[in-house]
Amino acid sequence: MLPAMRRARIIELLRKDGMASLKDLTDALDVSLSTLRRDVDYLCESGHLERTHGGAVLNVNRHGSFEPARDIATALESSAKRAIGQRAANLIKPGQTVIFDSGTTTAAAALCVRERGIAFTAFTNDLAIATLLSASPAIQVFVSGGSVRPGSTTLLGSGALHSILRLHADIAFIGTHAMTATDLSDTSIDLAEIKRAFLMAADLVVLLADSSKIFSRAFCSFGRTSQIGLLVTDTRVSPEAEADLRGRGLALDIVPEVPE
Amino acid sequence: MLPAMRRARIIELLRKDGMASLKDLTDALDVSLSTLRRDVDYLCESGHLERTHGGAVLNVNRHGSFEPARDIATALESSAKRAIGQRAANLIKPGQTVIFDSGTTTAAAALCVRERGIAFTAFTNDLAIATLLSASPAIQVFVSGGSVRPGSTTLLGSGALHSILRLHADIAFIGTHAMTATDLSDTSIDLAEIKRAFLMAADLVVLLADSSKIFSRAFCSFGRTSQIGLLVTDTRVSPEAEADLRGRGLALDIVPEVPE
DNA sequence: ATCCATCTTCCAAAAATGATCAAAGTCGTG
DNA sequence: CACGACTTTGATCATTTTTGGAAGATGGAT
Repeated sequence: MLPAMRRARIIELLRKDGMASLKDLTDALDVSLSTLRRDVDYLCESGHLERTHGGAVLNVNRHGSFEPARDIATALESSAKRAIGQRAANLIKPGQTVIFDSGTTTAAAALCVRERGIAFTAFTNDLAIATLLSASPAIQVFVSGGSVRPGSTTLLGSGALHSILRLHADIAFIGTHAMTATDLSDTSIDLAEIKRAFLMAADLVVLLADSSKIFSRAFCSFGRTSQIGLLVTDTRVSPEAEADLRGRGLALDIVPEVPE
Repeated sequence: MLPAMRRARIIELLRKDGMASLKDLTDALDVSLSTLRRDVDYLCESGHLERTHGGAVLNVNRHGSFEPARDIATALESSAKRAIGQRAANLIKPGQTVIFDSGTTTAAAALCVRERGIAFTAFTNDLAIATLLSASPAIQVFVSGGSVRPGSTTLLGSGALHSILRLHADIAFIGTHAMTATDLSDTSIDLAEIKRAFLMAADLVVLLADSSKIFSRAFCSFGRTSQIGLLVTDTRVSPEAEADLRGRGLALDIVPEVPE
């Protein structure tokens, strides 16, 4: 296994609970303790996580750091996200108004929609999504104002919130850091505030969440699964989780990972 | 098999998981390790991917997600714009609030300020400027809302205008499409509306205009040269134009083009 | 204080790398 | 078609990087 891949997996494993012991990680990754220790040190140096005695915790403050380590960011742009994005993109009909929440999965969706070439109106609080959507002349892009979250491309704050509150859209694509059977949660209050507003602003709320997000919790709750019209996720979601969510009446769309 | 074809296949294989080891690639492509290594080096040079020990990861920027740096990169090819930007950047003092109008010259200024590393607050209606400024943790970036002008990274419309009207800044860096001895003008009514608001919102208005803009006219007037506190331009401005502008009491800062 | 898990430091084996070189292939020219 | 100039390929080898383990130091519990 590639060192870069291993480090990406470490981050992914940490996202699950926010922390993990080195023992857990060696079991999961099947490498020696020394190697793992070095990886964790490296990720710590680069600011992705912090050490504790016996383990590591994810650094929540840096959702994206100053110069996000390219290799890791790329690894997480997995085929799962692309597949989810593709499915989401196909939900949009010409002429509709669509909200794109900030995030990498929603950005994947935006990229896929742009490639479909259909004409519609987009609203987003993510500079990266706005930029990539604006490259298509068929798409009218609106951007929430607000302050840029340091190290990321997300717009937050009262400026953003006010522009959203006046909004009404056909579809909202929402990303999340974590979800349980009942709750959606993310890492900061400001983020949660915006997402909460998005949930209210659209007829159909589509949650885009790869399976690593499912059945974990983050600091700040921003909504309930009952507010979700459709959850698009990948095939690695556990059967129990799937049954549980379906049992609660949630519509699931589980997309296979297409290697493009 | 053609080298070009082989390289295309490499990219394709990388898309699957975002990364792959050289071993995987030789197995899949049936070429020697040396050749593959050279291919990967080549693709790395050309920016399609990045190397890690034992393998390669796909460069997500090339994947088309977004790169607002492109316009700015071309802007900086002009040594005049770079010099103007540098001079503008030096006007900012730590802690000030600064408006960056949309445009490539103002973007050059933003890039120079970021490299100075000082802490200040920025407001802009340009997605590219917002993105590049937000990469610095010292800079607090506010973005006007609004709709994206098709084919550019400029935010326009009532959303943008309203957020600007509530604003007050120490300095505003304004770009222009054209200027005469008395008038500033640009190509669209929407653009002019925004610039007009910027002119009112700052204590000191600094016009950044390379010499090609001086003494020409565009469709829509947005202000008068008397509203300008300082004009930063390059040495190719004609002596008559310079004398005329100085005669009207306009402060000029003519910067030599520093070749890099 | 004592014990045990964890951490650091070091070392040798294994893997990957960059450089070099001969063989094979490609191209343009007469 | 034959020739030389040039590029591409595959193999080898010394060097660097990474890995896994061992020995000793450190830190946190009881």
